Amino acid sequence: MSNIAYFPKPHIDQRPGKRERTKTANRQAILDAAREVFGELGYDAATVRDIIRRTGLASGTFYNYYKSKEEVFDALADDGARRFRPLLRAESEKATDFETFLRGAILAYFNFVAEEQEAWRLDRPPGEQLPHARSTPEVVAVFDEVREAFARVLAHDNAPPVDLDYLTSACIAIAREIGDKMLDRRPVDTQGAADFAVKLILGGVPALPRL
Amino acid sequence: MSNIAYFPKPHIDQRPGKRERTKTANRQAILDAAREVFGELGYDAATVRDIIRRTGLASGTFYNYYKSKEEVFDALADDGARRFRPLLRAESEKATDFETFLRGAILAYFNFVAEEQEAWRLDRPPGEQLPHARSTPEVVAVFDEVREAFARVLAHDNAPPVDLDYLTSACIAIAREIGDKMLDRRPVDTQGAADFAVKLILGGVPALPRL
DNA sequence: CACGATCGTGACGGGGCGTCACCATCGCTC
DNA sequence: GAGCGATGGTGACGCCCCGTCACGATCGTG
Repeated sequence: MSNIAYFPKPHIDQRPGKRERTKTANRQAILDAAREVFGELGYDAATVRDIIRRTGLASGTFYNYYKSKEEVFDALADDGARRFRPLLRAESEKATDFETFLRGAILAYFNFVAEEQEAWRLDRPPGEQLPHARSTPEVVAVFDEVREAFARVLAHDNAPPVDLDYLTSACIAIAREIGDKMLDRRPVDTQGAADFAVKLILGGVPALPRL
Repeated sequence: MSNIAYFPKPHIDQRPGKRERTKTANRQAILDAAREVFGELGYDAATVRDIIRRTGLASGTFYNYYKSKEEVFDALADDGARRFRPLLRAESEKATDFETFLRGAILAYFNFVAEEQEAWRLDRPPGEQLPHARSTPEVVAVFDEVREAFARVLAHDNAPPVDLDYLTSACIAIAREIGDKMLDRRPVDTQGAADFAVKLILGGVPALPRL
C-alpha cells in the first residue's frame, strides 16, 4: 500500500454506523451458513446450532435475527424469490403476447435454478429433499406477478377468459417439477426443458374451459 | 349376551395369534394417531410423544414400529398411495385411449383427495402445510403406473413419442397443485377442477416436442 | 404347565432448544 | 474525550424431546 497519496477517508462517511453494518453482516452470515448446512446435512437433520456454529457467533445471537430454523429457511426462499423477481419482471416488460412471455419466463427460471444449484454446489444426495418454499411475501409476490402478467398478455392476445388461479398454479407447478427433473439429468438442458414446458402449456391454454 | 346357543369358538380359529393382532392394531393405532396429530398441530410442531400419547401406549413402543416421525409420515403417504393405486389401475384397465384414461385418473384422484380431506377433517389452518410425499415405494409405484399407462394409451392413439418422464412429472404436478387449490375453494368442485386439468394437458400433449 | 420368545414399558442419559442476566461496545451529548 | 444510556453479543441454564435398554408381563409351544 502506497504511503504517498494516502488520504484517510474524509469523515463525511455515508456508510451506516458500525452497529448497522455488523447487523446486516451477521444476518447474511447466518443465511450463508444455513445454505451450506442445509445442503450438507439436509434440512431435517440440520440444527440451529449447526448453523450458528459455522458463523463463529454465539448461540443466543441466532435468536436475535431469526426465531427458528424454519424462519431461516423461509428467509432463504424469500431471498431466492427476491433475486428472481427482477428477471421475471424483465421478461414481463419485454413481452406483449403470451408465448413470448411464457417462453422467456420459464427459460429465465430454469437458468436461474441451474445457476443457483451450481453456485451453492448443492449436490443433494438423491432421496433427500428440501421442503418446498412456503408462502413467504416474496414467493407470493412472484406468484402474483406471474398471474398479473398472464392476465395482461392473455388480454392482449384476445384470449377468452379462463380460471387464472388454476392456470397460474398449474404453470408454476409444471415449471417447478420439470425444473427439478431437469437438474437430475446430465448435461443440464435448460433449453430442452423450457421447450417441453412451454409447448405443453401453449398447446393447452386454447383448450381450457372458459369462464 | 344369550347363554343358550353359546358356542365357545371352535378352535380351528383361522385368525392370526394375539401377538400378531396386537401388532397390526398398534401399528394402525400409531398411524391413526399420527394423522390426527399432524392435522391438529402441523407436521413440524408434532412430536413422537404427541403421537404415542394419543394411543395410550408407552413411548418406547413407538420405536418398535417406526424409527422416527419422518418414517410415520412416509408410512402415511405410503398408505394413501396404496389405497389410491387400485382406483388408478381400474381407470387404466377400462381405458384404451389417452383422453379417457387421463380424465378418469384425474377425476379419481380429485375425488380421492376430497374424500380423504373430509374423512380426516383435515381443516388445516391456511399457511401451515404438510411436507410433500417423499419417494416411498408405493408413491414411486403410482408414478410408474401412470407412466406405463401413458405409454400404453399414447401408443394406442398412435401419438408420436415424447419425453415420458417429463410428461408424467408435469401431469402429476398439475394434478397435485390443482387438487390443492381445489380443496381451498367452496364448494369443492372436483368435476370443474378435473375438466381444467384434463383440457390443459390434452391440448398440450399434441404440441409437445417429439423425441 | 413350563419355558423361551416376543414385545410393552417407563426411567434414563444425551443433546438441542430458547431464554436471560451480564457485559462489551456503540453512538450520542456535553 | 469523558460520561452514559441503548444496543446487541455471549454462553450457561433449565426444559423438553429424543432414542435406548433392562426389566417384566404375556403369548405361543411342546
